[in-house]
Amino acid sequence: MAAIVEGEGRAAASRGVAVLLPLPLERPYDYRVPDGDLPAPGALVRVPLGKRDVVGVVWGPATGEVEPARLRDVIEVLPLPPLTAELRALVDWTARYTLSPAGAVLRMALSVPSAFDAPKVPLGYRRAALPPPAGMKLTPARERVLAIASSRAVPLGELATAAQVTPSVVSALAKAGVLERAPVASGAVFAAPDWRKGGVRLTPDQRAAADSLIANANGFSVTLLDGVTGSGKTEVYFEAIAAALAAGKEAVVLLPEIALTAQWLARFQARFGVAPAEWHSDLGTALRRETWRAVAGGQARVVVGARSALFLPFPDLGLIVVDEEHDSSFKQEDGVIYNARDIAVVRGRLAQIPVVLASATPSLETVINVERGRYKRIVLPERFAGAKQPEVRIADMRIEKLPRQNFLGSALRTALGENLAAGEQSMLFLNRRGYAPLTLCRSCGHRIECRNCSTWLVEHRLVGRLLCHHCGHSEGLPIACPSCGAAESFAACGPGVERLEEEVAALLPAARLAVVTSDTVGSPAAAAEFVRQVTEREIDVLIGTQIVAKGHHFPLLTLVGIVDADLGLAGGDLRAAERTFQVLHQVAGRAGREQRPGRVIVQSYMPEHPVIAALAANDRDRFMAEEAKNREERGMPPYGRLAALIVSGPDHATVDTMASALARTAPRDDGIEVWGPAEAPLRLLRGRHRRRLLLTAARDIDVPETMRSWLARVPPMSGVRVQVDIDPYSFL
DNA sequence: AGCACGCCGACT
DNA sequence: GTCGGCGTGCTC
Repeated sequence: MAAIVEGEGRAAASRGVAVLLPLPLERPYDYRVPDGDLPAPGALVRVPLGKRDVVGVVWGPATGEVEPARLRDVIEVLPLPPLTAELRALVDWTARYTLSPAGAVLRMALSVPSAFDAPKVPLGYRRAALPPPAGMKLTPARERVLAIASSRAVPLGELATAAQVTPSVVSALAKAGVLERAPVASGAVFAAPDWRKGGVRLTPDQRAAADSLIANANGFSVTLLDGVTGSGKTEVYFEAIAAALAAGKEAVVLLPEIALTAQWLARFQARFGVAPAEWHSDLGTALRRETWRAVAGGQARVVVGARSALFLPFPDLGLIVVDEEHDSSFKQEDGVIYNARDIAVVRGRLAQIPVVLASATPSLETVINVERGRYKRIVLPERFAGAKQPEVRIADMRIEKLPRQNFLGSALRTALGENLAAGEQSMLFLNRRGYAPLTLCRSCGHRIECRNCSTWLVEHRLVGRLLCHHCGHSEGLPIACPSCGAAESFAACGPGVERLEEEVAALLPAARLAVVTSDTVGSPAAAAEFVRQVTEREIDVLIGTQIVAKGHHFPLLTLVGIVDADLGLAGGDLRAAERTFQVLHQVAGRAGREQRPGRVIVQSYMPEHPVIAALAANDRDRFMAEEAKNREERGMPPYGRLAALIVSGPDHATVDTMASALARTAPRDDGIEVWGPAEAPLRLLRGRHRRRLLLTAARDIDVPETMRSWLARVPPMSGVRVQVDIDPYSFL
């Protein structure tokens, strides 16, 4: 590099680098490097942008697109490991595939704006070395503080709260010299997992499965780890993680819902002796920064996290696991719209490492990839510890003739009573938050709508408010109908989990109930507390939404009631049947693990529907085969490709104009069809009117490229946003 | 993403 | 007469 001593003009051009900034910019910007070696691609550099500084990543040599005279200088190269070529390629690939600006994708890899600020060391309080002065009064409040304060500094607020005193008590003690200020010690420790430790004994099946995973350790491969709930998938892929660690590499595990993974973490700890690093949205800035740096520095050897963990800067990633790979929460629906399961496979290919997709109910995409020979499959047939598959019974609700306000049929009522009498736990699944999905005025039929969205507000009695489940808007319950003025005229229609709780309470007054939804167990702490209550038999009946379906193992839970199995089947969603089957199967799997037999009662008004029939017959494969045939006939994924355009804006006329312009310029090539524009099912969302267009294409068509050239033909309009969703999951 | 520029309503 | 709302556009 020292050889770059050339003529004036050329030297200026060659003394630059292209820097990708974590901003929604399509391309990197050129910067000048005044002296020293040119930073290598991947290096993290601080550069000026406008009147501020930004940390970006060297993406390559200067492009020369901007005249050298306009270039500004790189301020510094940060003393951090560079992003690997593999991760940079992943950023470029994702940007191209999702039609997002490369900088927006880079932002996911850098992940926190302040990651590079000098970590400010907050001051806290700790016990001073000196003993308390003789004359000092030791009030009870002061004693509580001193009992808690140790040689480790703790933030003021934390100390005061823990001692149940006001901050002034703490400062007074500091003034007296009993406490002293000191930097708060970081809580985060990224201890190396001990892959030699070993955890539970694997069954012969599990051992064989683990061995085949380990046999794939070198090079790129995708393996579907296919096994029913309780078959020990987690323990099996732990062995693949151990193999990656043994080879000196890192591993990342993507899980759908980080909120409820206390049990997963415990299992990891049992196998590896330490907790893994966690990566999810509510980490907090400081921990986030530390975790990011620990990953970049290679200290965090195993990271478990939500989909965004996929973009972490591992120096030498050796394994990617996507657990519950079928879960639709891997699909990010805003910002950069991507499916973490699919991008995981791409990262695996770019890094030349194995990818493990685990599920009891694999997605059709994955199953077809196995059939096409692109993915391997390892099947784990048995439930471990001798537990049996639960017995599934369908309750035909058409012959029940339930009273209007009731939602539990006779079979379920009887079973709940029996279970309570036997001292066993039951779970009711109803995928509807709140009290009732619809609240309407008895005298005029008025329904209360969200002011920002074309949705009905849902009554939540626990908080005493009406909530919009799409934009978060909430308002108080009106006393009189805003339309006709009738007083106390609102009637709840249909069941929500809160209303179901009332029905169970009336049926079993002695039972201890818990409503489990994102409203009640939103935080990891609340989730952990809930798990503790169930485990310690403080709860007899749990009533929950989807959230109870996720990887929970409650030994005393022997009855699962699916209150409305038909709920997810309405509407024209491409994956409605598949998704309903997956969630119901998962919920059913909660019943009776270990030695106790489990029962599942599925309430349905259409027992002959393929989803319900497959559930009753426990015949996943036949259902998937039918679903595959169905999709193939319609040219739908995975047999064809889809992309959606969502046109939105505050003014519906402008939105319509743009949507029509897009329709007029739609591609007309062979193998491509464009549908729409149509009003989106969510016609209005957060104050924006929405129209959708859908493109279907044959499998050999480069859909991102098709979309790019399509959009290039339509000039942007002010006040209108056009979002591209490649491989859409949601059709709202 | 910031941050500035720029063009229309309620205030000292 | 100014302060300030956030729409639009740029940052190498």
